[in-house]
Amino acid sequence: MAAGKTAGRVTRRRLRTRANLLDAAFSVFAAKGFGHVSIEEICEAAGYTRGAFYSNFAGLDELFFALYAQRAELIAEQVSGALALDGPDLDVPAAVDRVTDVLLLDHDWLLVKTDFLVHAARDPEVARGLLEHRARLRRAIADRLARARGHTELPAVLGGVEGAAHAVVAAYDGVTTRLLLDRDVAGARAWLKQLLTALLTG
Amino acid sequence: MAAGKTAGRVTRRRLRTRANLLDAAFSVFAAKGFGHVSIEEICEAAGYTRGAFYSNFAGLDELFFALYAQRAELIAEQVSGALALDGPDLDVPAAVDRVTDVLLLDHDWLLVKTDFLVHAARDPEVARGLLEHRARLRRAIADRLARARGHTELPAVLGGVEGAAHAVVAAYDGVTTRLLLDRDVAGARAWLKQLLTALLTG
DNA sequence: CGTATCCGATACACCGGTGTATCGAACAGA
DNA sequence: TCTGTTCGATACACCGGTGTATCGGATACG
Repeated sequence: MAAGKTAGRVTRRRLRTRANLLDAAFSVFAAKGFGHVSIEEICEAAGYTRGAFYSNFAGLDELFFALYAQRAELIAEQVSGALALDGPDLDVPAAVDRVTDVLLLDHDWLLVKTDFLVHAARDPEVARGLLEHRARLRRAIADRLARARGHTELPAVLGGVEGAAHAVVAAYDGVTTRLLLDRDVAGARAWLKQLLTALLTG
Repeated sequence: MAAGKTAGRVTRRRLRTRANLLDAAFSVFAAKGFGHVSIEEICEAAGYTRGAFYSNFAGLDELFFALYAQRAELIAEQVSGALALDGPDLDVPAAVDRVTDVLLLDHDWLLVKTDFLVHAARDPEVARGLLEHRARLRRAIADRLARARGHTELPAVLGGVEGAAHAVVAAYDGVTTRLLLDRDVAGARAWLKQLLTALLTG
């Protein structure tokens, strides 16, 4: 049993090993890609044996899911933080700067994220979860835009704040693909900034 | 030896098996994803044994690459065709219609394509090839836009036809991601059309 | 400190896929 | 039809990873 949370002792060591396994898994997944990674590899990278692994996770899928959830939550918080910084009126270029800095920082994260996307695309259950997560992000953007309405004009073609938020996410997805291939972080960031400001200040 | 082309007899049967293997591989890859697929699975799906496989391909990677090249070439031709249909002046909505119909037709293809992207993102050699392919597509779009300049105005914010072509590709990538998750082909197509026409007719 | 509990290392049995070597059957060409 | 070549099926040896059961050392808590 791995998920057997019988509410026993809280145990400190366990948390460390779990965290270590997750960290190691991140590196290994980023380097080789989910599907080309064995449990043993992760354990070796983390400095444990399979015994530790099976004591913490039911299998590769569960670990991968946990890993994604952890990191995605982190990113979401950072984005929310970056969006919250302004006052009631929105300084679009500045906000775009901050958000793109958060979103396009780590190439490894893009790799893992895309791996997870591919995984989700084949499992409706996982897809649902991912869609919800994306909806939350989109809503955060839409809310921020709505809060700034009146101060800043939005191009009408996109169809309101909801449409604009959709477009922002799509732009992010698009630039992710490009960045995965050419690894030109600076270029991607500049381009995304330009596109987003163009989109939002029409 | 698999790639041993000693320019021997042309052999007809071989071509059939090779094609059958590729077709079967497409289905299997789409269903399970590269990295969760064994050579045996593909052979079984195609109705052959591993002997046939190793006689035609050196390994999974080579087959996957060949498969991608085959299908990507097909798509590229279709897109070029769709772009060529208009006369010298460009009917943007109609062209967008035709292109999106080609690009967002097959969900399985999106899956395989994204698998390949993830693969390329970890192998600079493969990435180079994929970037070239995308550059060719982008250039086709840019040329088409340039050919229509004067008849149709482009928004200046994107930075000329090159910038506009970049934006079109990014929009396609973005909508691909979304479509992978929600599988709403009609919605995705409509949304892409709207976005593209908005982008290109500013 | 003592001890009950938890955690993770070790050992074991097992399986599925890999790649190669061989050989009979299918095929193209005369 | 006959023949030399090619293709792909079969058989074999092998390996790496999996999952489980067990046990000794670590850890929290009184």
